Amino acid sequence: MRDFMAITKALSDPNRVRILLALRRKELCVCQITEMFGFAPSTVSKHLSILHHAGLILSRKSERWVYYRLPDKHATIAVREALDWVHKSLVKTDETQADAKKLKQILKTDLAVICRRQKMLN
Amino acid sequence: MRDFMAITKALSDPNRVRILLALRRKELCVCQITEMFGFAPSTVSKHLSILHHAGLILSRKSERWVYYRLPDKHATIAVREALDWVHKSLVKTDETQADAKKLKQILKTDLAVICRRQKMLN
DNA sequence: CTTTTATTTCGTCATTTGACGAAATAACAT
DNA sequence: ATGTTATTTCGTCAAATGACGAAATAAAAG
Repeated sequence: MRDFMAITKALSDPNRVRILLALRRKELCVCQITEMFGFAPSTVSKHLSILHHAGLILSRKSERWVYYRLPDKHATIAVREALDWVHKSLVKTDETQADAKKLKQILKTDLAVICRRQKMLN
Repeated sequence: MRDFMAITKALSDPNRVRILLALRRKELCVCQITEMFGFAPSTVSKHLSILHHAGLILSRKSERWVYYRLPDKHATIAVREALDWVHKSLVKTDETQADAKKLKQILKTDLAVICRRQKMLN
């Protein structure tokens, strides 16, 4: 029950759901997600930690960045079914399409450039 | 997205999830659920209205009582998958078993008696 | 070794949530 | 018609949530 509620609570915020959908194609680092949503990095980091704590995403560190991705076969059944459910319910929606489009633009830009740009805004 | 978030928000409270599990065998009226959880009737009613608004339960009125039940085939795919997921993830847990046991006791008692008993507590 | 950089943690604040009791509602029983 | 009864709605309150910026952390770059 504990684990299950961690998942439902994680899914109860629309921005976290959008993050999950954004990760379905490719792993992303924090600054890419930050760029995508326009939130403060600390806000995005918190969302990611909630998703991670629920087992809905995995992380790895490489060079200067922390990358988050969807889990593979090793995930719990509950987690896998949750992710399938999210995916199936929302892939076709306009909002998801729009996010995918925006993400495509972001992926064209070099990571270092994105991070530098964000630094500028402070 | 709207509809989907209504579902995930409904599922983000453990007591609402417990209500869904309690309904899997048999429809229940508000006072039976109230008896089961020990909450104020108004609290239970609010939970039920959130579940209902998300499409996760249906209601019907008969005699003096309002009965809530799980939806049939007519429900959205998202709703059906959500309910399957909840069921599959939690049926076997101790907490669900304990709730089922308590519910069994409540179902032995006549509805009118349960309601009268609750009236006494005020 | 020091500086820079990406991310996380912490404290704060406004908003939402979940609980309650009191009052309103709507339908049945008398 | 009137009173009773089960449920819902409303207002209130404490606790949880989601946003932010500032400060801490940890690792790469210089």
